Amino acid sequence: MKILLAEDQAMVRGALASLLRLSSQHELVEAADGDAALALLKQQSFDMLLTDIEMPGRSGLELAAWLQHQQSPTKVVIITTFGRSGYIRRALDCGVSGFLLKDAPVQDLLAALEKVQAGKRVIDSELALLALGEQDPLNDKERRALRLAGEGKSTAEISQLLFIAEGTVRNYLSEAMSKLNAANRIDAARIAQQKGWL
Amino acid sequence: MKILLAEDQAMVRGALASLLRLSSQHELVEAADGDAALALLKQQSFDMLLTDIEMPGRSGLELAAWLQHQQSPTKVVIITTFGRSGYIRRALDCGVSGFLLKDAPVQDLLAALEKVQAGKRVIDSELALLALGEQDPLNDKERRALRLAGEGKSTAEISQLLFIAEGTVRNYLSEAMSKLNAANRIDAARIAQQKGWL
DNA sequence: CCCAAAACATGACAAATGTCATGCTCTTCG
DNA sequence: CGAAGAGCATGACATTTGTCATGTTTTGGG
Repeated sequence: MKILLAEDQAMVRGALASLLRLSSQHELVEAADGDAALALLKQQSFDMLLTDIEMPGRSGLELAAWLQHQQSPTKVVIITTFGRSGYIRRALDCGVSGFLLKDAPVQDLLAALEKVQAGKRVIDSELALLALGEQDPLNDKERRALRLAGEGKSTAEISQLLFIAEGTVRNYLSEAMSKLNAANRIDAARIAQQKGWL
Repeated sequence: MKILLAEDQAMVRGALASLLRLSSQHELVEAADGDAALALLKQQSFDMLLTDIEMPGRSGLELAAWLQHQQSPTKVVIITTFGRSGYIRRALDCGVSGFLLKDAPVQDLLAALEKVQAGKRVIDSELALLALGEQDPLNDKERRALRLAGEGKSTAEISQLLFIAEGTVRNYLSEAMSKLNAANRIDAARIAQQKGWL
């Protein structure tokens, strides 16, 4: 099996590559960021893409979406950091075959690769529970306002960008804050981003 | 040589361990968090501690400080994520022998271990430049106020905790914001934390 | 010792933020 | 149809926040 490993932190990537080369006889190619991975995906065909979500250039989710759009048979397995459980829904929408935490032991990774290869889907149970437990409570307007607020934009700027009154902006942000149990708009933005809801 | 590897993300830890076991003949022990690492350090003697900074329980810097305080001969090598360059000064104060980025290739890690074993100090050059370029502009009072603000505490709460007037708290935070080019207190807290200045 | 500079501290003020009561439109269900 | 309710939008209001001018204490030279 031919696997593409996309992960930006060189040390982590190198270590994982070494591990995978050691414990399996698959062919392994490495990519240092999302764009490099995409280029490789266009160029060659892989049986599996093993990718981080947060990378410079394209995110792992974008890669998965692209593959899905291409109707590529390449299976996608996402590895991500704990706490970004909000990504899981979007990942499933992109048709990924696996979703694992970097907190899981390496055996889980190896086992997951086996299962995915056999056509199964593997979702880390801890993560699945979290994802079911909390889902994105924000509506579209709130999300857009919150995203801008998170970028440091003021109420006035946001109101202009969204073509609504300042009061309305404050209203949306207030809603979002209350839904996210945040102390203020920026706190709310941070929480939402951390969950992958922005 | 007997090495203790402290890193909380199991997958990363497992992969690094596998790599190190493969590429060297050193004895390697793993710890899943700062507290476990400390317990092992108390119990056995190691030639080297290879540790992440941000971990549950004790941080890698705390481990380094403890070893320094014990006048232990154990060498410390820190591996950390890019962007937390602010940690480097504190790390040097704790007498660490090496400071590497997870962005560096694994060869760098192996090379660094060699050098440190030979008694040298290894600081990632990229990181060293960054650290020299920007140093923590916050003074102690500002840092303490900012830390509390980052936890979502209000001005009133902070003023009580620090035994100063609310106006003074706002003053410190305002100073910090201006020094960090932040739009508001929470933004400032985020920036400082990201640089490792909190 | 004495002065100047730095660090520390304060409250007045203006601006920004968050809350709330209210009104409007559109769907949906009896 | 008509009532109920969800979603969207607004501005008045009180609170919180950030800025600034100012005063006090500490520190380090001369």
